[in-house]
Amino acid sequence: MSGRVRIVDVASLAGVSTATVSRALSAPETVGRATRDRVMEAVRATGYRVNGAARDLRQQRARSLLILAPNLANTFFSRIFSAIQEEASAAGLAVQISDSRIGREKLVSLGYDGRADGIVLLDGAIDPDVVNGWRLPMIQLCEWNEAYRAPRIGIDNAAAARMAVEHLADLCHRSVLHVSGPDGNVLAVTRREGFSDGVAARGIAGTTLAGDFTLEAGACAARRWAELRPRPTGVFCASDECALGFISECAALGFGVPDDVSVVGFDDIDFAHRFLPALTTIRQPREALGRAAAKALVNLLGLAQVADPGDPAIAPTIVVRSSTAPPPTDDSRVATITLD
Amino acid sequence: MSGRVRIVDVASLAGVSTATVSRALSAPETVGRATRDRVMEAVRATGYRVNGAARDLRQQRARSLLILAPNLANTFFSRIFSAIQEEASAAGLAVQISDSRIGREKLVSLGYDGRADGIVLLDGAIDPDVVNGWRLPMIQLCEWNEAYRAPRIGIDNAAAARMAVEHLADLCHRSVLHVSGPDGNVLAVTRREGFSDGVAARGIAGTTLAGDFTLEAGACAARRWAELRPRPTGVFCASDECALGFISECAALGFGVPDDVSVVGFDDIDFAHRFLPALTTIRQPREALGRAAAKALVNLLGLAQVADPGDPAIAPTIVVRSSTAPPPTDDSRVATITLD
DNA sequence: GCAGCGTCTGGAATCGATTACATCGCAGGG
DNA sequence: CCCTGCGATGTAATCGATTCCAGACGCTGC
Repeated sequence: MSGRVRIVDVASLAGVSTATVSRALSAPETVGRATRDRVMEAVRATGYRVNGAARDLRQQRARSLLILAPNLANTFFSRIFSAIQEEASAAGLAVQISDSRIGREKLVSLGYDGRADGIVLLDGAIDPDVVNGWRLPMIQLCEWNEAYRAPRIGIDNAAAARMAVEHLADLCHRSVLHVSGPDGNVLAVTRREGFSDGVAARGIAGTTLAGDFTLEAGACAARRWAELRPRPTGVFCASDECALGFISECAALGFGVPDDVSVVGFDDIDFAHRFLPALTTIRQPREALGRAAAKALVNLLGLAQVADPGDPAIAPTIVVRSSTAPPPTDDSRVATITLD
Repeated sequence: MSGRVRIVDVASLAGVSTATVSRALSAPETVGRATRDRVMEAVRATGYRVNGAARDLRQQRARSLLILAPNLANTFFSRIFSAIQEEASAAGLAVQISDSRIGREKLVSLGYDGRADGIVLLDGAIDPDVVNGWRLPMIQLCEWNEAYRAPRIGIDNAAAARMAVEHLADLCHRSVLHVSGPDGNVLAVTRREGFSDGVAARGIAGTTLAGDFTLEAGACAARRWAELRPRPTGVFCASDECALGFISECAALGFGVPDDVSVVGFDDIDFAHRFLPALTTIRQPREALGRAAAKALVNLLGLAQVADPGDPAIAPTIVVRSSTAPPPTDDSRVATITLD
């Protein structure tokens, strides 16, 4: 006995009206004790579950939030999704996910079909007209776009990049390479700016190669790096994936990390501390980020009792491991240092 | 002009009834040419989008499928989610995700609230009463449970494990270790069985250590392995994560892979081919698996025109890379071989 | 000229809940 | 004793689409 039980079935079994059943379930204190017990018993007996579509239609909300990410296959998002879903679930919300590259028409519909109450945007490259056309509460997470009319949550990417440069400079590297993300990407641009600022501040030489955050981009950058003269002794990759690709290809080319070159990553993905060598990297607290975004969205939806101020805990930190060390001390380098 | 446009607004602007607007949108061929054009123009002018909740209620379906996974933070699922979402999107379905450990009550609701038309189950450890209580089309993917009344899609885990053993045996390893998943898990159990079978078939020595698929489990297993006498020269880990943890800890203990010990993983995650050494592993075609599951579910929902037979392409393969090699030829081993 | 048929369109029921408003009974104050 | 007020409950409107059914219209063929 289940599946197609409606509220009228419960009502007739309990000998009350549907209004009373509805109230007994959603506002128990407004229903008399005896009646409530009778209703609850009928609910149990029939196995009744409210029909979401009917409730959503009547209440004009979907009890659901939508996550839009530029590539669901990217493992970087896993922990963020997990955190968002936990928070959402706690607030009684379901979680819908979609790749943001499903095509303009479908994308527009997603924000319009009334099946999500709010959106977590992990993509800063969607057409702003589409995004601003949605009349839903939104939060930008990690990536962002100035044109979107929505609050942002994320780390200070420029500061994070500067930390990486600082670290390499502190180890006495005088020439560093940045393997960045693609030109159009805000994260890539901001981290590159931070890199440039850091390099300028420390008076060291900085070079940039554009990549796209992937393993292959890192490997490709390693081959380019090997041909540079003089070769930078420190490398800052815009993502851990990229850094691992770089290190892996270095090994194939006969270079050791950190003996021949120091490498700093970005993100602190799960594997970073188990890579060989363990990767020095900028930690993005992904779980905290996801949680903060979900909380902020729940707040915007007016579902939270307590409004908490912006979480100050979302700061990037550098995690120093074994992929960075002082630069190799070959003759030319010693000579250079002596000249200073 | 948008957001709160209803079908009646479009109808009155176009000077037709709501029935006609509805038909013009969902079955254009049943509406006269002139009328259809007028309706479409009104749709454009008003920016009308159908209300999903209303349509779902009337049609008694949600145009949405639910993915249930035991841990959304597990990066293994990323590619699967991505593939499922692609197929679902192509079939006009939204994708909802949930961690399957959200608590029994919430879990029961998920399958009952009418907001999903079908479920992709990636968890074989949910209470069968809950799962079988759902009256929705379901597909079990990767993990499974005999008690669930739902078709399964996944690789042959026992055969896959045997392939790993074969590979090690072919390299002349005579004593191999299996770092398995946790006891209750079907994947762990099946792979362990395959391991045992393989070992027996080749007449070599096999030992098993229970882990839980994680990096740390692999690292822990490495420490245990180092204390074994004699030490197995080949290791088959039940997941790539575990294998990477094992190799990483081996390095910390002063053992080299594959010089001192050969390691085979399972899954072929993205990093496997870039790890140092590149990991020999059993490839699970995750994208194909996700795609097949989504297609099968779409078929069950009766949304597909063509029913395609079970995809035979979903077979595990072994990808041989650099983490496996013949066993080290120390004296004791040479002696043993000589005795054969 | 008319029956018969096919095409297009509109009226109204329907999906299943929530909720504004009305009603009823009873307790307490004037 | 009547009236007010309040708590508990029922009646019916409502959310916004889809779809059954029937009617209008134009043609064809006899």
